[in-house]
Amino acid sequence: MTENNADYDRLLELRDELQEHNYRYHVLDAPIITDGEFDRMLAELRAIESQYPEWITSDSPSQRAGGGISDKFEKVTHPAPILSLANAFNGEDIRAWVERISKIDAGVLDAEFVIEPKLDGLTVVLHYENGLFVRGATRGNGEVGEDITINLRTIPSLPLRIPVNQSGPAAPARLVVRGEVFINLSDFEELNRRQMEAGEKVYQTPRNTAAGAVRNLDSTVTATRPLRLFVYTIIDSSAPLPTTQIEQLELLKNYGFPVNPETAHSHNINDVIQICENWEPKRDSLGYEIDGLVIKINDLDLSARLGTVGKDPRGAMAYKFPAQEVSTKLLDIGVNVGRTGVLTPFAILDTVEIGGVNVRQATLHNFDFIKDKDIRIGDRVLVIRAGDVIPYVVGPIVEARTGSEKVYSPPEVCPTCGQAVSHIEGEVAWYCTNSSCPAQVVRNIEHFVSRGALDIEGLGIKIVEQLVDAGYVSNISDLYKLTEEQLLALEGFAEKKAENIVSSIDASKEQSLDRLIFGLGIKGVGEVVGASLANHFGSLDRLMEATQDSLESIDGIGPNIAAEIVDWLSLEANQTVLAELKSEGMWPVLEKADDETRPDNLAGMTFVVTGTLPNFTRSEIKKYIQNLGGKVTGSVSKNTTYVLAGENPGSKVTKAEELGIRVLSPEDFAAMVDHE
DNA sequence: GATCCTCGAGTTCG
DNA sequence: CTCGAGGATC
Repeated sequence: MTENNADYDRLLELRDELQEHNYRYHVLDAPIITDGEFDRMLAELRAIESQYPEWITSDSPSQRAGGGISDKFEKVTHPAPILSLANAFNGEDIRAWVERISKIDAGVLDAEFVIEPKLDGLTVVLHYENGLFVRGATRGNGEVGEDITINLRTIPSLPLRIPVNQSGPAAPARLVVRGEVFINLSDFEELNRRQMEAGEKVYQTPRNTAAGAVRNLDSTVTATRPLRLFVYTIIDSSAPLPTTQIEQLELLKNYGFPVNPETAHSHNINDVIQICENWEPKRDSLGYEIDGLVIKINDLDLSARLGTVGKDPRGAMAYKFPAQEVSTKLLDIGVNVGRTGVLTPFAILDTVEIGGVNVRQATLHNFDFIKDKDIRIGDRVLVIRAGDVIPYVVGPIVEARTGSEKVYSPPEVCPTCGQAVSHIEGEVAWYCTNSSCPAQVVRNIEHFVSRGALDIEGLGIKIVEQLVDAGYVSNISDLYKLTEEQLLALEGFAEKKAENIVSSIDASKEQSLDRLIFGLGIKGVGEVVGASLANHFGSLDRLMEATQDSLESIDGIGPNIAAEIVDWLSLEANQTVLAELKSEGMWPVLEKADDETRPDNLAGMTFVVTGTLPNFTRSEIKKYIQNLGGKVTGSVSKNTTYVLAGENPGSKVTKAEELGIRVLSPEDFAAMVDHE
């Protein structure tokens, strides 16, 4: 038995030493022995363990190699909900947040804030009982995650037992922490190099690779992935919790958890904003991907008192870096049918987060765009959020092709009505020419009721579709024949809603002639041309008598648009619609503007507006400038007099600076209007 | 005929 | 915001 005891003592010694060296190597990044020595010690431990399998414990360093294949992961209910965070995209958002919460609790006014990098990885929840790592789970839906304990055990920096060394504080009976699993960029490249050499598939992003590894059913595969961990929150503990986030991080570090050293803190909100805004250049030198920063109130009691809004705690905020290029997989290409019958292809993407929103779709503009860029289904494509709002596919990443991508061919029939599509020589667009194509009918009515046209409140896409499906409406004049009884028969309609819709349709009879002309949906006739037609003809009766020549004489209308208008008016179906509008009393005539009293402070000036203005919406400011005799256009050119720039202005400001055009702030503009 | 400008049309997510 | 295309201008 003495030999037996000696073996056991050696085993305990090896376990402790290996744990310490592992910690020094993977957490402190300061090894004191060589890899060879480590491997020899590990081999010795394994030898003893194979002789006495009953001595193997779950926290033995030998257990990091993985082993055992699961067929599924068990569900784990988290001890407390794993919360998400509200997003801020700029300094103003941060300021607004602090202002908001300081009204709830004045303690915020002199609170300290802690800033931590927000890793682009996977959230995990780790459970320790009497210092032993017993369970690890994915975030899941925030309430219930999946048990991935055997995979997490393979992560070298994850402590299997805390405290990792004797100098650490004693472990509480129960401790649950939250952390993030991720892969370093250099490790990721190295992994891909190995994969390529072995003729295996190459991974796309560190994040997706980490996600896949952590949920791999074979933990020996997980063990070969260079996963790392940072821990940042105690979710539950049987011991009293620290009172500040800084102390919490310190405690986690002392237990032996890997804790991100890149933190900052400040009492001054201006400094916090400065730190956030200055962080981006530093981003590339971190060695791992982050998608922003997390700002937390240091005082954890104060933070808890502030409570939550939905699933977002009020005491913390995610500061997201500005939109950037992201790559994702193009799963398929879909086709929309527009109001005019134009077929527009759009990308169906593997959902990807860009600038804080999940993007699933992006326009591909037209079929030539797909062909010119050689975009194939299955390609990895580069996606950016243009103007910070609309996702835009830049092009394929040709180097990432595997050979299984499929060249896309445009549809030969309309995806909605099945009729053959047509194409006009020299034009890019392909059309569905079936004027009773359901997609076109719906889109046309949508356009008619939209804000810029007749602005019929309560009628959205959904309800328009419902009305068309029910057979109540097949063109714009049918709207005026709708009755409350008809609407009540539809799903989701009660008296109030039916009443509101009928009355707002009725109210639209008071709308102006230019809006009605625009609403008709004649190709080439938008807001501007609609307004010039209204001004020129004064009524629909006179517009109906318009000829090619009389139309071409109007400024802004050439032979093409004139022909479109003449064609539209000559169609019998359209004549019927107009006749019905007239008999329903939807027949506005031009109200002569009172030129005498109209101010013209801004006469002769052309404005371009960009960004968000404090006191106006886009259409309000447009109207305001026009009422003062000014012109508003969409793009900056040398004809532009001023560019009016609000909050978060777009590229128009740069363009204006290039052309030497004066850029006005909202204050400049207000002063100018006041003065003149 | 070339070039610049403006307009129209379609567009994402929550 | 983007792109295409029509219109105006030289």
